[in-house]
Amino acid sequence: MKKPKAPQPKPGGPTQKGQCAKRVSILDAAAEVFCREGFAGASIDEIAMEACVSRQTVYNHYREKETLFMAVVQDILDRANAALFSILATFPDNADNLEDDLTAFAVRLNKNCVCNHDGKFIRKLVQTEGERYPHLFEIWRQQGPGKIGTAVAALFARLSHVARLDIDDFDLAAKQFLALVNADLQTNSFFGGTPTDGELEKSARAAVRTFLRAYGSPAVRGAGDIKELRQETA
Amino acid sequence: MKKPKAPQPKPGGPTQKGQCAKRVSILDAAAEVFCREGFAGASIDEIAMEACVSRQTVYNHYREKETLFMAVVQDILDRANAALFSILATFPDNADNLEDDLTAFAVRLNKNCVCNHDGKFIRKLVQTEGERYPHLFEIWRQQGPGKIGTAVAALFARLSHVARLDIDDFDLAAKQFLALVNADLQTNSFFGGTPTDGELEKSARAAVRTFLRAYGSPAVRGAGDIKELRQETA
DNA sequence: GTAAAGTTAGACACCATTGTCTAATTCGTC
DNA sequence: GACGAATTAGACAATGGTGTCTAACTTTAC
Repeated sequence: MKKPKAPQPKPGGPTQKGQCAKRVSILDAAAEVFCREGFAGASIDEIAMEACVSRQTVYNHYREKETLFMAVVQDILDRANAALFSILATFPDNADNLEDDLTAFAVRLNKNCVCNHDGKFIRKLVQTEGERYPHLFEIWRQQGPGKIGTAVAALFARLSHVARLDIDDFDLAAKQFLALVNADLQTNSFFGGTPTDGELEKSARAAVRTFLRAYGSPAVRGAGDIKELRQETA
Repeated sequence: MKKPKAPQPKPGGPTQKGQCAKRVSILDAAAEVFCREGFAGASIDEIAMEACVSRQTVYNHYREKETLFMAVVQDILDRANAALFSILATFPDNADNLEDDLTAFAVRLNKNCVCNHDGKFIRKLVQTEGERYPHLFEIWRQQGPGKIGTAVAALFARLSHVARLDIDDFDLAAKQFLALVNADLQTNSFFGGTPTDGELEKSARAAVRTFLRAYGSPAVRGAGDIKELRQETA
């Protein structure tokens, strides 16, 4: 007598790559285990157990360990990419309040791309296994979060047309913006736990303020000694 | 007939923890292999081979794999710490040219702490094995590069007394400074290769310029629209 | 030279893992 | 209910790792 641990999938089986429940269950479990244990430390048995699936089923869907690993990477990259573009699409066309808009943008970026499950996973996997599979570096740059820099640079170029930013080098500004946005997280929460919403918001606002002090054109520079300078002027 | 692959050490043996040649040879090799393969993927045989030492000798010096791993971590941390303090000590007391001084500081920091062998190793090891050994997070924060933030904050506090910086929150400014300094490296060279001296210098200068545009007090803010503002004032 | 300590290659037991195979079972469709 | 495809548990050989042990060898100190 066998106990069915999970509802069985529709027939059609492992040959169709699409939306089989077991398939995604395996992918998710594999991501978890690969990320926790590294490629070498992850065992297929552990993955199968965590996916509530037999080892043979894992081998039915993914010929061998390496195939499974690559599928995990591609899956996470696809999701991360989708998240990135959905976030970029929601940036308001006419940014009335640049500080608030950028802050909200930074928070969403961190929450859904950088600090979330997928973001941490893909970064850790690339760092951990990149030396063994240099291919990972390439696809990370071309398909993965490596694209965020370019995307943000394009956003800044668009924004600068409405004359609220004073930027010479958009690529550099984008890199620095992203670096500032992650400044807090790197030293504090990146290695250990997950930052709370409050921490995300707070560190994003601090980053945006500093960014705007450096790059905001005078019209939107609200804070600090610039204001005083202006008052001196009057 | 046995072939001596390496000169034999002075007697006294593995019991004295100090400066035995085999000991450091093992430590170096272990660091390399652990970092390349991860804890699970690293094999003692491989480490022994790379250290030109027999497996038994490895076990003589370090009781088991985990002992060796921890010794590697501690060794790298010690070196990284020494490097950090030596760099901090060389910062000029009366910074005449803040931009140049900070740039040189940032370059040395990256070259000798963050982007060098040890810096990459310790970061990768903590990221890779931190989940298995949460202890690593702690010592990284307390003894390792986690201290850089505090140290730089103290440096800024000292500098601000000579009235060349306009900083509210020294810790935040330090984090942001470090983030800016690494902005380029993270997106470009961190995962793949090692940045050249030219890249280091260039990205450090760009970072310092942005930092000073945000945090420099008016007296040293040389660039951009601030100057224009001042001229408006005159 | 001798003794003591360290080092070495190799054998060894033990264990975990990969990937294959088989026979039994379950599920959805007809 | 019957069929086909997927799934399952378990056995299995092969491989490679850990950590121990031994006997021989090398080096330094005395």
